[in-house]
Amino acid sequence: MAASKLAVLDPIACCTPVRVDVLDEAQAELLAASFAALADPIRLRLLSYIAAADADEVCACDLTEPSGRSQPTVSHHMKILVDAGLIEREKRGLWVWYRLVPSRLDALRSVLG
Amino acid sequence: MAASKLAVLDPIACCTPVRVDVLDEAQAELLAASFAALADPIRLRLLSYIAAADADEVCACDLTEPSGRSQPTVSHHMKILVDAGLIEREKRGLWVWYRLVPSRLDALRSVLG
DNA sequence: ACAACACATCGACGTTTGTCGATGCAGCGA
DNA sequence: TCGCTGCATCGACAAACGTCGATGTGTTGT
Repeated sequence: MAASKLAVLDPIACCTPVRVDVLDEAQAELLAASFAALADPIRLRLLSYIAAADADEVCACDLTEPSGRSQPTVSHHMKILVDAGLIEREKRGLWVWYRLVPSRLDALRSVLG
Repeated sequence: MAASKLAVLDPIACCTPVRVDVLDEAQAELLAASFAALADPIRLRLLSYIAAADADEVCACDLTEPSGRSQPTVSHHMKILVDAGLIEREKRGLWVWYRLVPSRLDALRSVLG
């Protein structure tokens, strides 16, 4: 992967539904990277766990057990979600807190429309 | 992969946005398989090529050249899209025709909402 | 300063994926 | 019936991925 961070999609890829124009290679690459972040059941569950939480943020320490994976594996998956821009990471003291980035989910959704 | 065909998503996974409830393992598996079909730039371009076509269907013979991949590779990717239920396949004579399945794109879109 | 803790990174492993050349198979025309 | 054509399948290979134990890093409390 060329860029480890994918904070923002290309504006065009962001807002132009797949159904309208043929994607060029760069747009397709960016979008594919975003969808790849969603292409793992563990990551989808982590995402929905954060999304469904009462608070708008979840501590990393609460993700390991329900996911059924080891701590390094969860950390690995969270990094992928963060790099894809779907989730924000904030460290406060010893703990790390994760928040959704709704605009990114909206952007991906609009691509499918 | 257990099931080679994924014609229809679980109704629950289909219509319940990720943001509302925590996905169970089965739902996450199905959704991840769908997103995995979108997690490749070649497949995204094939999809958008069909979506952007004037007619509502496209001949397989018109997909090889613009994709820049070999005929077996394109066939491989199209099978993945068809198995994911995103595209329909119909053979007429020597040629194969592909059509979008808009309801499946809508379903995936609603999951992100 | 030191020990304890939460999380990230590393190294290694088996599995899955994308790719293509070679080959197989079905449908068409002569 | 026979050869041609369009697409699928096979076999092989390199690259990418998911996973975990071991280890590193930074922060807190004593």
